[in-house]
Amino acid sequence: PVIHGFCKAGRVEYALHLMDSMQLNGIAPTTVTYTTLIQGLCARGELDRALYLLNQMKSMEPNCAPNAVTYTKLIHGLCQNGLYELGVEILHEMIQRGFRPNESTYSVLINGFYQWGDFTRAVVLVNEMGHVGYQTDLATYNCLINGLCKVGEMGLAMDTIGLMWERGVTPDSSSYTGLIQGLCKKGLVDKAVGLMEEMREKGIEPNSVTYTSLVNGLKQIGKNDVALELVHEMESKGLKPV
RNA sequence: CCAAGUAA
Repeated sequence: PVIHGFCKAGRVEYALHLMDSMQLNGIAPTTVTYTTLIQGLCARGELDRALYLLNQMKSMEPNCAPNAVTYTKLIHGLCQNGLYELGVEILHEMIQRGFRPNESTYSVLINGFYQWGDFTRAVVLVNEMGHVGYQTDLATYNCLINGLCKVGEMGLAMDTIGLMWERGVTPDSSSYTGLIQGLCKKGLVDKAVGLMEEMREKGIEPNSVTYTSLVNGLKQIGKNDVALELVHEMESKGLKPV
Protein backbone atom coordinates (compact mmCIF):
# COMPACT_ATOMS: atom_id res chain seq x y z
CA PRO A 1 0.00 0.00 0.00
CA VAL A 2 2.73 2.39 1.01
CA ILE A 3 4.98 1.00 -1.66
CA HIS A 4 2.28 1.54 -4.19
CA GLY A 5 2.24 5.16 -3.26
CA PHE A 6 5.94 5.50 -3.79
CA CYS A 7 5.81 3.81 -7.13
CA LYS A 8 3.11 6.07 -8.35
CA ALA A 9 5.16 8.99 -7.29
CA GLY A 10 7.92 7.66 -9.44
CA ARG A 11 10.09 6.76 -6.53
CA VAL A 12 10.66 3.18 -7.50
CA GLU A 13 14.19 3.14 -6.21
CA TYR A 14 12.98 4.20 -2.86
CA ALA A 15 10.24 1.60 -2.89
CA LEU A 16 12.74 -1.12 -3.67
CA HIS A 17 14.87 0.01 -0.83
CA LEU A 18 11.88 0.01 1.42
CA MET A 19 11.15 -3.57 0.55
CA ASP A 20 14.65 -4.54 1.51
CA SER A 21 14.28 -3.05 4.92
CA MET A 22 10.94 -4.74 5.34
CA GLN A 23 12.61 -8.05 4.77
CA LEU A 24 15.33 -7.20 7.22
CA ASN A 25 12.65 -6.62 9.78
CA GLY A 26 11.15 -9.97 9.05
CA ILE A 27 8.19 -8.66 7.13
CA ALA A 28 7.60 -10.76 4.08
CA PRO A 29 6.72 -8.95 0.90
CA THR A 30 3.50 -10.11 -0.64
CA THR A 31 2.43 -10.76 -4.16
CA VAL A 32 0.93 -7.34 -4.31
CA THR A 33 4.17 -5.76 -3.16
CA TYR A 34 6.12 -7.40 -5.92
CA THR A 35 3.51 -6.78 -8.52
CA THR A 36 3.46 -3.13 -7.72
CA LEU A 37 7.21 -2.91 -7.98
CA ILE A 38 7.18 -4.69 -11.31
CA GLN A 39 4.74 -2.15 -12.57
CA GLY A 40 6.94 0.63 -11.38
CA LEU A 41 10.00 -0.80 -13.05
CA CYS A 42 8.15 -1.36 -16.29
CA ALA A 43 7.01 2.21 -16.33
CA ARG A 44 10.62 3.25 -16.18
CA GLY A 45 11.60 0.87 -18.92
CA GLU A 46 13.67 -1.26 -16.59
CA LEU A 47 12.30 -4.47 -17.92
CA ASP A 48 15.28 -6.61 -17.06
CA ARG A 49 14.85 -5.72 -13.44
CA ALA A 50 11.15 -6.40 -13.65
CA LEU A 51 11.82 -9.84 -15.09
CA TYR A 52 14.35 -10.41 -12.40
CA LEU A 53 11.75 -9.63 -9.78
CA LEU A 54 9.38 -12.10 -11.37
CA ASN A 55 11.97 -14.84 -11.05
CA GLN A 56 12.56 -13.85 -7.51
CA MET A 57 8.86 -14.23 -6.83
CA LYS A 58 8.82 -17.66 -8.33
CA SER A 59 11.60 -18.76 -6.04
CA MET A 60 9.70 -17.49 -3.05
CA GLU A 61 6.50 -19.35 -3.51
CA PRO A 62 4.03 -19.80 -2.12
CA ASN A 63 4.04 -16.55 -0.18
CA CYS A 64 4.37 -14.35 -3.18
CA ALA A 65 3.56 -16.49 -6.13
CA PRO A 66 2.93 -14.39 -9.19
CA ASN A 67 -0.69 -14.34 -10.18
CA ALA A 68 -2.71 -13.22 -13.17
CA VAL A 69 -2.39 -9.58 -12.25
CA THR A 70 1.36 -9.85 -11.95
CA TYR A 71 1.65 -11.34 -15.37
CA THR A 72 -0.71 -8.90 -16.90
CA LYS A 73 1.21 -5.94 -15.58
CA LEU A 74 4.46 -7.38 -16.78
CA ILE A 75 3.12 -8.13 -20.23
CA HIS A 76 1.72 -4.66 -20.36
CA GLY A 77 5.12 -3.26 -19.60
CA LEU A 78 6.77 -5.40 -22.23
CA CYS A 79 4.27 -4.35 -24.86
CA GLN A 80 4.73 -0.69 -24.11
CA ASN A 81 8.39 -1.14 -24.82
CA GLY A 82 7.89 -3.01 -28.02
CA LEU A 83 8.83 -6.38 -26.62
CA TYR A 84 5.52 -7.97 -27.35
CA GLU A 85 7.19 -11.13 -28.59
CA LEU A 86 8.48 -11.59 -25.11
CA GLY A 87 5.03 -10.76 -23.86
CA VAL A 88 3.63 -13.68 -25.78
CA GLU A 89 6.27 -15.92 -24.31
CA ILE A 90 5.29 -14.81 -20.88
CA LEU A 91 1.67 -15.42 -21.71
CA HIS A 92 2.46 -18.98 -22.62
CA GLU A 93 4.54 -19.44 -19.55
CA MET A 94 1.64 -18.17 -17.55
CA ILE A 95 -0.71 -20.66 -19.14
CA GLN A 96 1.77 -23.44 -18.55
CA ARG A 97 1.86 -22.56 -14.92
CA GLY A 98 -1.84 -23.02 -14.78
CA PHE A 99 -3.01 -19.44 -14.89
CA ARG A 100 -5.92 -18.48 -16.98
CA PRO A 101 -5.17 -15.24 -18.70
CA ASN A 102 -8.18 -13.03 -18.41
CA GLU A 103 -9.69 -10.22 -20.43
CA SER A 104 -7.16 -7.71 -19.25
CA THR A 105 -4.27 -9.88 -20.28
CA TYR A 106 -5.60 -10.18 -23.76
CA SER A 107 -6.50 -6.53 -24.03
CA VAL A 108 -2.98 -5.59 -23.17
CA LEU A 109 -1.53 -7.85 -25.80
CA ILE A 110 -3.95 -6.91 -28.53
CA ASN A 111 -3.14 -3.35 -27.80
CA GLY A 112 0.55 -4.05 -27.95
CA PHE A 113 0.31 -5.75 -31.29
CA TYR A 114 -1.56 -2.97 -32.96
CA GLN A 115 0.56 -0.34 -31.37
CA TRP A 116 3.57 -1.75 -33.13
CA GLY A 117 1.73 -2.45 -36.31
CA ASP A 118 1.72 -6.20 -36.04
CA PHE A 119 -1.75 -6.70 -37.40
CA THR A 120 -1.39 -10.37 -38.21
CA ARG A 121 -0.25 -11.36 -34.79
CA ALA A 122 -3.21 -9.60 -33.30
CA VAL A 123 -5.60 -11.54 -35.46
CA VAL A 124 -3.93 -14.79 -34.50
CA LEU A 125 -4.29 -13.90 -30.88
CA VAL A 126 -7.92 -12.99 -31.21
CA ASN A 127 -8.62 -16.29 -32.89
CA GLU A 128 -6.75 -18.08 -30.20
CA MET A 129 -8.85 -16.29 -27.69
CA GLY A 130 -12.08 -17.17 -29.40
CA HIS A 131 -10.91 -20.72 -29.78
CA VAL A 132 -10.57 -21.15 -26.06
CA GLY A 133 -14.10 -19.87 -25.85
CA TYR A 134 -12.92 -16.73 -24.24
CA GLN A 135 -15.27 -14.16 -23.03
CA THR A 136 -14.37 -10.87 -24.52
CA ASP A 137 -15.49 -7.95 -22.48
CA LEU A 138 -16.09 -4.34 -23.31
CA ALA A 139 -12.51 -3.15 -23.00
CA THR A 140 -11.19 -6.03 -25.05
CA TYR A 141 -13.62 -5.21 -27.81
CA ASN A 142 -12.62 -1.61 -27.65
CA CYS A 143 -8.97 -2.50 -28.01
CA LEU A 144 -9.84 -4.58 -31.00
CA ILE A 145 -11.92 -1.90 -32.63
CA ASN A 146 -9.28 0.69 -32.07
CA GLY A 147 -6.64 -1.52 -33.50
CA LEU A 148 -8.68 -2.27 -36.56
CA CYS A 149 -9.35 1.40 -37.08
CA LYS A 150 -5.69 2.22 -36.84
CA VAL A 151 -4.96 -0.26 -39.58
CA GLY A 152 -7.82 1.14 -41.61
CA GLU A 153 -9.88 -2.04 -41.52
CA MET A 154 -13.10 -0.17 -41.07
CA GLY A 155 -15.26 -2.97 -42.39
CA LEU A 156 -13.97 -5.34 -39.78
CA ALA A 157 -14.25 -2.70 -37.12
CA MET A 158 -17.90 -2.15 -37.96
CA ASP A 159 -18.47 -5.87 -37.90
CA THR A 160 -16.97 -5.99 -34.48
CA ILE A 161 -19.31 -3.45 -33.06
CA GLY A 162 -22.19 -5.34 -34.60
CA LEU A 163 -20.94 -8.45 -32.91
CA MET A 164 -20.93 -6.65 -29.61
CA TRP A 165 -24.61 -5.86 -29.88
CA GLU A 166 -25.32 -9.43 -30.85
CA ARG A 167 -23.53 -10.74 -27.86
CA GLY A 168 -25.20 -8.35 -25.52
CA VAL A 169 -22.15 -6.22 -24.83
CA THR A 170 -23.16 -2.61 -24.99
CA PRO A 171 -20.51 -0.49 -26.67
CA ASP A 172 -19.65 2.72 -24.89
CA SER A 173 -18.55 6.06 -26.17
CA SER A 174 -14.97 4.84 -26.51
CA SER A 175 -16.04 2.14 -28.91
CA TYR A 176 -17.78 4.63 -31.12
CA THR A 177 -15.15 7.26 -30.84
CA GLY A 178 -12.57 4.88 -32.19
CA LEU A 179 -14.74 4.13 -35.16
CA ILE A 180 -15.46 7.78 -35.80
CA GLN A 181 -11.78 8.55 -35.81
CA GLY A 182 -11.09 5.73 -38.19
CA LEU A 183 -13.79 6.86 -40.58
CA CYS A 184 -12.56 10.43 -40.50
CA LYS A 185 -9.04 9.33 -41.26
CA LYS A 186 -10.31 7.63 -44.37
CA GLY A 187 -12.20 10.73 -45.40
CA LEU A 188 -15.54 9.06 -44.74
CA VAL A 189 -16.68 11.91 -42.59
CA ASP A 190 -20.31 11.57 -43.64
CA LYS A 191 -20.35 8.06 -42.32
CA ALA A 192 -18.77 9.28 -39.12
CA VAL A 193 -21.57 11.81 -38.71
CA GLY A 194 -24.09 9.07 -39.31
CA LEU A 195 -22.42 6.92 -36.74
CA MET A 196 -22.64 9.61 -34.14
CA GLU A 197 -26.37 9.84 -34.78
CA GLU A 198 -26.62 6.11 -34.46
CA MET A 199 -24.92 6.09 -31.13
CA ARG A 200 -27.28 8.66 -29.72
CA GLU A 201 -30.24 6.71 -30.99
CA LYS A 202 -28.95 3.80 -29.03
CA GLY A 203 -28.68 5.99 -26.00
CA ILE A 204 -24.92 6.33 -25.88
CA GLU A 205 -23.86 9.86 -25.19
CA PRO A 206 -20.89 11.22 -27.11
CA ASN A 207 -18.30 12.74 -24.84
CA SER A 208 -15.80 15.47 -25.49
CA VAL A 209 -13.37 13.14 -27.23
CA THR A 210 -16.09 11.95 -29.54
CA TYR A 211 -17.05 15.49 -30.43
CA THR A 212 -13.51 16.63 -30.88
CA SER A 213 -12.70 13.75 -33.19
CA LEU A 214 -15.64 14.47 -35.40
CA VAL A 215 -14.98 18.19 -35.38
CA ASN A 216 -11.45 17.57 -36.55
CA GLY A 217 -12.70 15.31 -39.29
CA LEU A 218 -15.15 17.92 -40.50
CA LYS A 219 -12.47 20.57 -40.56
CA GLN A 220 -10.25 18.38 -42.63
CA ILE A 221 -12.76 18.20 -45.41
CA GLY A 222 -13.43 21.90 -45.16
CA LYS A 223 -16.82 21.73 -43.49
CA ASN A 224 -15.94 24.34 -40.96
CA ASP A 225 -19.51 25.51 -40.58
CA VAL A 226 -20.77 22.12 -39.56
CA ALA A 227 -17.80 21.73 -37.30
CA LEU A 228 -18.64 24.96 -35.58
CA GLU A 229 -22.20 23.86 -35.01
CA LEU A 230 -20.92 20.77 -33.31
CA VAL A 231 -18.65 22.79 -31.12
CA HIS A 232 -21.62 24.85 -29.98
CA GLU A 233 -23.66 21.77 -29.34
CA MET A 234 -20.85 20.35 -27.33
CA GLU A 235 -20.47 23.47 -25.29
CA SER A 236 -24.16 23.63 -24.61
CA LYS A 237 -23.77 20.29 -22.93
CA GLY A 238 -21.00 21.60 -20.79
CA LEU A 239 -18.32 19.62 -22.59
CA LYS A 240 -15.00 21.18 -23.35
CA PRO A 241 -12.90 20.50 -26.42
CA VAL A 242 -9.88 18.35 -25.81
C1' C B 1 -10.30 -8.12 0.64
C1' C B 2 -5.87 -4.10 -1.50
C1' A B 3 -2.36 -4.06 -7.27
C1' A B 4 -3.83 -4.98 -13.91
C1' G B 5 -6.33 -3.48 -19.73
C1' U B 6 -9.31 0.56 -24.20
C1' A B 7 -10.45 6.22 -27.69
C1' A B 8 -8.00 12.59 -28.68
